[in-house]
Amino acid sequence: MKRHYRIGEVATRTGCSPESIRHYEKLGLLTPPQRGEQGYRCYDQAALERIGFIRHGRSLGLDLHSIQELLALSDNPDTDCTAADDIASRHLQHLEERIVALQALAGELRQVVHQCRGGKAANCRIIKTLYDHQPTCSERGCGDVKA
Amino acid sequence: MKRHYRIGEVATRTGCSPESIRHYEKLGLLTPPQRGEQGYRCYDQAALERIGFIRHGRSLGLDLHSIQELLALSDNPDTDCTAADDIASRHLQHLEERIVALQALAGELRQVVHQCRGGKAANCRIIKTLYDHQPTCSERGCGDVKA
DNA sequence: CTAAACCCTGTAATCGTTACAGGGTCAAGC
DNA sequence: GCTTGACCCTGTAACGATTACAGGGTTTAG
Repeated sequence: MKRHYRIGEVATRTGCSPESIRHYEKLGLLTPPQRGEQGYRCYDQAALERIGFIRHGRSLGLDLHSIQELLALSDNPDTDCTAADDIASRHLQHLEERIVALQALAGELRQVVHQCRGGKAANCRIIKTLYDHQPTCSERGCGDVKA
Repeated sequence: MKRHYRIGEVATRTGCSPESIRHYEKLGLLTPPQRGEQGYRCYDQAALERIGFIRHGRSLGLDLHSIQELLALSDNPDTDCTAADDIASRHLQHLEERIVALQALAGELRQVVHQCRGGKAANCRIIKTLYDHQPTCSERGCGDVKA
């Protein structure tokens, strides 16, 4: 079992690019690791797990700020972890709202797709719909959705 | 019926901020409008409709590049509009994939939420799960999802 | 005559990641 | 020895769309 990993090996083991790892360090999610040999970053097992934690959080769609809060809780095991539940709950709710919004968008798109095959732009249903001045979705108050 | 609108009025009428309108102009989605009085931008009805087109596209989650392509089709009414259908279809497929991914994320989150009420961080189910080194979702190859 | 409400331009911030530029170090192969 | 390639370092800029400034000018209402 190896003790020390340079950033490239950490990258392949965690599926996290070296750039991202350095980025996390700059943001304070990772404490600067020891430097060995020629000033190369030298990570230990704990750092690997911490990066895994971050990647798992990211794969769940959490932003780095939330992950940082979760890591802070993890670093202080005596803390009340209600905050962790709040973060996860808030994010879950956010996801559910996004899903509903995206489904509305998809529904609206399905109504216009495949309606203009082979025609001229002048008669294109899609283009006409976009010029329509009140989109159904924003009537419902969906607003802009990153998609 | 008014003929000319300054950027602020266009903003309130279209729900598009003045900054965004100037941004669209810089990107070439809007042709630079005439300037009146003290060099203020002076929009006509056609420009209003064009901005409405862009906003509707954005509210559907289309990116500005796709919207620009759609506007180009609209500007050339004799063009074959298959490209419009392609853009809409591609985007719809993209949305559907995103929905599936987000649903997977939400499902994974639901399994950990409300599992640590009132406890200490040391025993927090959420934090423990994040340290778990193989998230179910990335096993399935979902990868990172903007959420 | 002054304060608020507009408008202008240009630049920088946001978020997370990637891609550079410009440099150093090391190992293998010729 | 000397080159090539694979690493590593730092710092900066790009991506996309929007927002927020700074620093300036004009008009209008009080």
